[in-house]
Amino acid sequence: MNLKQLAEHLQLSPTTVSRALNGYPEVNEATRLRVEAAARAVGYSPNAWAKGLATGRAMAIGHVMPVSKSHEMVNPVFGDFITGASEAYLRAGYDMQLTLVDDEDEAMRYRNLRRRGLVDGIIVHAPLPADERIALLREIGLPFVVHGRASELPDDYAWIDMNNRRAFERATEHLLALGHRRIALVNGPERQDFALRRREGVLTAQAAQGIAADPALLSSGEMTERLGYTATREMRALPDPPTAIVAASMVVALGIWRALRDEGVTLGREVSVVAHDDDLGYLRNGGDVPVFTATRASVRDAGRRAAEMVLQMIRDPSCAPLQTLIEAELILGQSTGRAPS
Amino acid sequence: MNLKQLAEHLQLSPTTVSRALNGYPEVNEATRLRVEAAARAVGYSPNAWAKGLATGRAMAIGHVMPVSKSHEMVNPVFGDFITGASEAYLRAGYDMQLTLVDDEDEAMRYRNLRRRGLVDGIIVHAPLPADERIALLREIGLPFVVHGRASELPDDYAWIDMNNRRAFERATEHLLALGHRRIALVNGPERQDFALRRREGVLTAQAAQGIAADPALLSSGEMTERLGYTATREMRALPDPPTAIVAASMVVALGIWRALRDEGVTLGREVSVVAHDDDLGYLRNGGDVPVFTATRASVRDAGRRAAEMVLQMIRDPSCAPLQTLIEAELILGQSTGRAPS
DNA sequence: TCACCATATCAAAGCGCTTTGAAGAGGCGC
DNA sequence: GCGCCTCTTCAAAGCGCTTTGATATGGTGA
Repeated sequence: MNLKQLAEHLQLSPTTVSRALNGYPEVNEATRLRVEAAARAVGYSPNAWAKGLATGRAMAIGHVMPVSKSHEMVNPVFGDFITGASEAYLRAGYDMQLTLVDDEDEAMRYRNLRRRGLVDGIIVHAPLPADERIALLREIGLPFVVHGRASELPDDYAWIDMNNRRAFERATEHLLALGHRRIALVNGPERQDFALRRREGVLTAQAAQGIAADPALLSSGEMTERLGYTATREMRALPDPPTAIVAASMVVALGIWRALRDEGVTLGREVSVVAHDDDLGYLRNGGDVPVFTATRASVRDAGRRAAEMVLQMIRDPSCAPLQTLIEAELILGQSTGRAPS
Repeated sequence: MNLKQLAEHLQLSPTTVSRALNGYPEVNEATRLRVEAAARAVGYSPNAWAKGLATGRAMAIGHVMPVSKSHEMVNPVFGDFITGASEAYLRAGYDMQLTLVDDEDEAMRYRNLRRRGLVDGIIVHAPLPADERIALLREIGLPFVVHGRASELPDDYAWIDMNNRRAFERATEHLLALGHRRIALVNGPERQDFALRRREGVLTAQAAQGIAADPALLSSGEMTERLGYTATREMRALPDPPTAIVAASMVVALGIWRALRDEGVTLGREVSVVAHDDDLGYLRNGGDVPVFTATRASVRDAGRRAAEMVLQMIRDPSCAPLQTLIEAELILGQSTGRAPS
């Protein structure tokens, strides 16, 4: 059933029916009610393609996720992020369009998204420090919000980001306050911007106490359980092993824990661990006393807010780029304690 | 730049340009090359909305994910699944449309998806044993593939599923062969179909050896790390605790492991564990000798195949419902050993 | 009574593409 | 030179909606 048929059925013109359903003022209230009732009764919804063609609005937001052959891991955080985003879209009547692209043809895909008119806005995931997509998207002229930042670029685009540097600085400060002096970092992939910021945070806190960075205590890679495990094994085999480790994610922390366990070391006594906790649904680090001391920020919440930002920018295209910085909270758990003397 | 402008620029009619770009035979090869070159040069891609309206095809597949308030966890498997699916879509030129819905208005959303014409096919996630969506989608008349099955319904729809029952039966048989007699299951939520099948598999294997099910050894819930932990703590406190545990996922297995560590128990000696491993990117259970003995089946691969199935059904709507059963492999790791005597 | 205005409805154009049916351009045999 | 056929190209209609500008209707004040 299309608009024309519905109009005939109602003995009205398509114009009036369209206006009635879209809430225009120039239609009689009684007529509107009649139209709405009929639409509901016959189960009418407007054809999205026709509507998109006529209005030029897609009523959809694109999420573009780079998945290269070299780091083909799917971000475990992604599921939570889009769940949050979809809450916002649902409320606003927007759809969500997901595109996973190889790095190589990413530029082309963005251009296509625009030219084909499929989306009104874009959320950019996993930015690099000098991410080319930001210039590209600006040139393309589609509203976009970056989840994360590109540190090497001028700060004049819209983004939402957790304060990675500050969070990891605080985590390190906490360990320093407990007397630790050999503090390791098992970081995410350091071509990613967030990982660089985290590393900076750890180093800044140490430098403030006059502690020089030891490259042997800095590890990075895809944030898998295995990374945590192998990095910890290697570091603990050093002549002067770390007494504390900062972990880039809960999954990594689990690997660290496994390595320590293999060694017969107790978490929070011989070795302390602070993890970053994205508050994922399936890996909650909760309870009265969480297992891990952690810097926590909900990625789902970030998704919701990112979506709201992009919707806002679509509503008001002339507004300055929105920027949201989320502070992580530092929650104390069982995995940290005074440095062994 | 639209088709008309491109046609003018080429001194051709829109008809010819359209045909040239869409590979119709009735256009001169020289003309086609000229058109293609021009299209590339000016960066033309057809407007998706106009194309959709004209062809009636959306060139998009919808993934609908139920996210209720009661079990609001995002499936950690989802990310890998859609990564696999998007590989297939990319090749076929399809887009992916993601919808997360509350259980309540799910039916309405499916109907809308159809009426609005946004998608040509649907992938259904997380089916229940008597899932109403299957009848609904059939009535709606949109090609669909279920990831999983609805055991209580007639088996006449398209699905792709891992052989949950057989996998968990094999896992249990393995433990039985090692001499275990007290075998526990930490299962996923048993309103979900896959969880019921898994439980069946465990019970079948035990029954074949004349072992009756002990309700105290059957636990289920959202598949979190915490579930594994608490279930294990409780079971191990029983007068006659289990010597082996089958885990519904790697994340759950990590929780089980944590509980056993707390107890000072060594994995694979006092207590054996077999996990189901979805082969997720961030939780690889690999290496020469994996940590966990596991039933393994790649969920990413399932996503890719599900996508191919739905595309096939769109190509040939009259074909019988495709059904794909994936067998998990049983890989031996360090987490299983002979039952303590 | 008439002009005037606000209100409620409509006809028709247009969004950018595909596709049907028609027509122009050559090549061939007679 | 004519008719016929094949190979290319084209004009125009149509997909289902929104939106502009016009039209009918009834109420008001002069």
